[in-house]
Amino acid sequence: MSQNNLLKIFIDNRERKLMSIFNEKYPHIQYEAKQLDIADIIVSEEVAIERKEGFDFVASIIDNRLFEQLMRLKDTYPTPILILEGLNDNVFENTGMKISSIYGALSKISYKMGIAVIPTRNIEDTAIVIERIAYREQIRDGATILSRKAPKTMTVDERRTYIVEGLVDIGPKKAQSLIEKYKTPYKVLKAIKHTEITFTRTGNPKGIRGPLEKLKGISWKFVEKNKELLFGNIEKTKQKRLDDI
Amino acid sequence: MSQNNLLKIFIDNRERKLMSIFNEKYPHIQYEAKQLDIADIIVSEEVAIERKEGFDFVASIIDNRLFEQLMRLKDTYPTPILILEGLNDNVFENTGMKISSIYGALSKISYKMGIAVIPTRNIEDTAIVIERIAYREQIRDGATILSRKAPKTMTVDERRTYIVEGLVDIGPKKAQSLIEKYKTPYKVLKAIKHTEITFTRTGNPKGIRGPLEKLKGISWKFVEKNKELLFGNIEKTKQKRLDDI
DNA sequence: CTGTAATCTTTATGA
DNA sequence: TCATAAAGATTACAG
Repeated sequence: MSQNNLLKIFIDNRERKLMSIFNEKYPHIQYEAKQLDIADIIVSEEVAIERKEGFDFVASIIDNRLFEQLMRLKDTYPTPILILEGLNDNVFENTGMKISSIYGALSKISYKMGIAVIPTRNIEDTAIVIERIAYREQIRDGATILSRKAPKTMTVDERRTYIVEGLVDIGPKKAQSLIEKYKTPYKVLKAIKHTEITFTRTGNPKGIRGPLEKLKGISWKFVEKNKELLFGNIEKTKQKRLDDI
Repeated sequence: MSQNNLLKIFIDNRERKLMSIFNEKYPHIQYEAKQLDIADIIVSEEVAIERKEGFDFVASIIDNRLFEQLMRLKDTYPTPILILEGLNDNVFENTGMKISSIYGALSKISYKMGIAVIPTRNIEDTAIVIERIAYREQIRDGATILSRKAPKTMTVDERRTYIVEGLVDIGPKKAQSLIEKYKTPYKVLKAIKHTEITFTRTGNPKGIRGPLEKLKGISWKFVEKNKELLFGNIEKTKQKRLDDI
């Protein structure tokens, strides 16, 4: 399953059960138990994990421990993670807290505070998650770019469309209409290259002139973004983010 | 519990059950059902939700639907959310997928892709979560700044690599080395165009001559397949399958 | 997503 | 130099 490469992590003293699972099933994980103040598990300089079992999750919302803890976690590590364990059917009943309040808190944590929430069914699953994260961070690290692999059984036209789909602001629809019109990806790129943006007298972009002029759903914004992307001729920036273009 | 202020959301046509729950229990939610291509529920310009029931979650990992969908969600909305529903004890069994793969996927989505994951026990809980999010977005803190950490969009280089990955016989590795050398997708295509296949005296393909000559991992097979694909100049066939090339 | 099988590239070797 | 084999990478596919 896993490489024989060792993974090194820190675990808080109290996480005994977790340690015994690692001992038993994950010999390639070399953990160091110590008193951790802000997290339960530390995977790297960047990534730290807080683990909360279902009932304790609710309890810690009630006595306000949770948000404090998570706030500190977030302040200390760039990538804070909350593993929420054992979300079974009755864990929220008789907690003295309204379900809607619990989910309100959970929503806030997840999408407002920007803490990555990972649900697991039980502590064994939690161990798996920790192992996977450690593996990702420590071994596979920065490697894999997002790989989108196409089924090999595509027809040529399908695959041509697929290539064109890589462009900015384009989905299957526009991609297909471009391939239908220009047949090959190369010609599509040439068409984009030879399309110019027109401006108003005050210097604001107005429209486009050239090959793509008459195509539905293609306008100056598309041309601008993709010329930069494909030919890099509008700007000089190196690692600029697409949003800023 | 709820305000008398109305909440307005869009729901995809197929989410019938959700609608009936809203009808029944949340009269203050005014939903509009329509065909949504990218999300299941749209809460605001910024916030869109994909809902996945446990088993379908796994199924969509297997057939690669999930990552495509989430990628698009993330590209379209600044705050993409995945509601993971019904994570009960047996939902991962007999799916034909290893548990570690499932949690690997979940981890990637949550902490690498930066998509907010919110687990719920069932569809009723899901309705609660949606209500809470809509309430937060539309009433509680309306248009406030999201304290959420910057959604990590692709850098230009990543996206360029991504375009090039559409080629045949190419994965992240070769794609990246091509972009590193040629900077832009267009130049990569030009380099392919200007690379010729050389033959031995006996007529067997031997290697390549031209721009790509010195690149590791690129040889005549790659050039042959992609010239056909990109420029359509080797053959005349129309709907040929790539396998036969 | 993960692990394995299939495919492709490169290096080595001998004719 | 060419052809073939083995070794090493990378990509495709199944679960």
